[in-house]
Amino acid sequence: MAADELRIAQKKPDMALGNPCAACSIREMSICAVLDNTELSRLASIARTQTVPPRQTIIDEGEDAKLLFNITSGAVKLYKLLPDGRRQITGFLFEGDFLGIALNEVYAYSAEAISEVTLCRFPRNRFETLIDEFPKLEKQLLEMASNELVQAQDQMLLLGRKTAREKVVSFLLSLSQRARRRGAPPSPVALPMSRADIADYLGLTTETVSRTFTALKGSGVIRLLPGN
Amino acid sequence: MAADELRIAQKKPDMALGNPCAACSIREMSICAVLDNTELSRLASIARTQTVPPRQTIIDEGEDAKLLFNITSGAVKLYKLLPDGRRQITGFLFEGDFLGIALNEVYAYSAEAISEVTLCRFPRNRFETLIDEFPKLEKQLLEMASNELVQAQDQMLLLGRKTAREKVVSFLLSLSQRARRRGAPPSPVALPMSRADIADYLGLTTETVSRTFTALKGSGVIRLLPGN
DNA sequence: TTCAGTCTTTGATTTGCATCAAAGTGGCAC
DNA sequence: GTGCCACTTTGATGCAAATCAAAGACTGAA
Repeated sequence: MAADELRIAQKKPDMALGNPCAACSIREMSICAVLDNTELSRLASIARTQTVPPRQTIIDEGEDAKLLFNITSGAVKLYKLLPDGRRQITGFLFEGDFLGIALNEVYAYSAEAISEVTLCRFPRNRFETLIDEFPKLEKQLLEMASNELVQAQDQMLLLGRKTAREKVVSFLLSLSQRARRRGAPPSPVALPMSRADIADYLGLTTETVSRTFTALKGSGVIRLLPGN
Repeated sequence: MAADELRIAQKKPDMALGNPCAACSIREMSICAVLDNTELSRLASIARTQTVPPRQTIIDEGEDAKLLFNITSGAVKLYKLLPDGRRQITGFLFEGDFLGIALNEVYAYSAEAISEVTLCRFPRNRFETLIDEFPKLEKQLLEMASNELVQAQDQMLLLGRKTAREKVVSFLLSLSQRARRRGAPPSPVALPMSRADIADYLGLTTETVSRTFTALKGSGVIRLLPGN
């Protein structure tokens, strides 16, 4: 049961013996890539792993930003809501992605697990102490923030100026490129998120996303594998 | 003549004597706010001031990112283009804003002066040397990048999920808040950019922006002062 | 296997904004 | 002042995507 996993995972200390981070499967594609083994063990000492079942909220917009996360597996959606319920998904996170770069005192968006997610959790204040100790960690954060900003600008271009078809194609291509960067095959692309999630990410409705997929399939641009 | 000003400004060294930055009018609202006088004079030694006439391009998307800028007066628009000419303005910069946070080797967007702009220009490589020397400069950059990321997410929500009327109102409110943060009165709001610029920022057309202004005026929500 | 609930697809219709078109409006060079 | 040019506003029409509606398709529980 998901709730049990969560409880157990939280109790288990990472620092049991040696350095669990050293063997971490996402080490090289995450923020940890810039740290050597000694530094990594310092990071490990403030980290706790956690397993989150699908649909569970990880952070809530507006809450005190006390925790930062590294996604070690699974898929996460980040979103903002308008008071009347309209939703904009601002990004999807996958293994190796860092959750919590853009925050001041308070989370600027909510995050929810799409699939079952495992993550590495850091108290923000202790993480910031480490930042001060390891300047290259800060450099890496700045570089990651830069990259996210560039991505965000691309997404603005998409949301403001692209047609439904262009939006869907851009989305599929960007998923493909990210998969490649994670060392996964660029095709076929996995779509762990629902049509509604894709719609809220692209500024469309579920129906338009579905129709666009159908049209792309019809014109032979894509093929949908069973399960998507 | 604008071109003359530009030439003269570039020739004039900032470091003539003393420290020009110390008396800079935007010092406290710019990235320089975190530096003391000694550090500031180091920054001044790599800076050159420059005046840019309206409509002149400051940076071009895709070019080598060799320079960073601090806007000391005037208004700048940042934008991305699609191959067919569709344009998305990703942001407006005013005095005190920093231009060039989100860059890797290459500019991710173009920047153009809206009004006459004065700015402080830094070679990127020498600026990065200073970053290494002054960790608080890097911390400040990270914080600025965080803030920009939060703004970018708000803009995604606007572009993806708000109506034309909501977009225009949000835009005016955000200009007002930024003016306040710069120490200017929050109302009336100055609109140095054209209707077309506003449209390309909000994902609308010029006509829709104009109609929306007219409607807001009609319902008494705003008043247009001469010159806007 | 069946049923309920959820997600996706397809269809019919509406609509907000874009597009096309033309008439103001204002700044500035002369 | 006068005329030009670029920008803005207003009007008429069109259309891409939203909305409304309902029929599949899939999933997991009993």
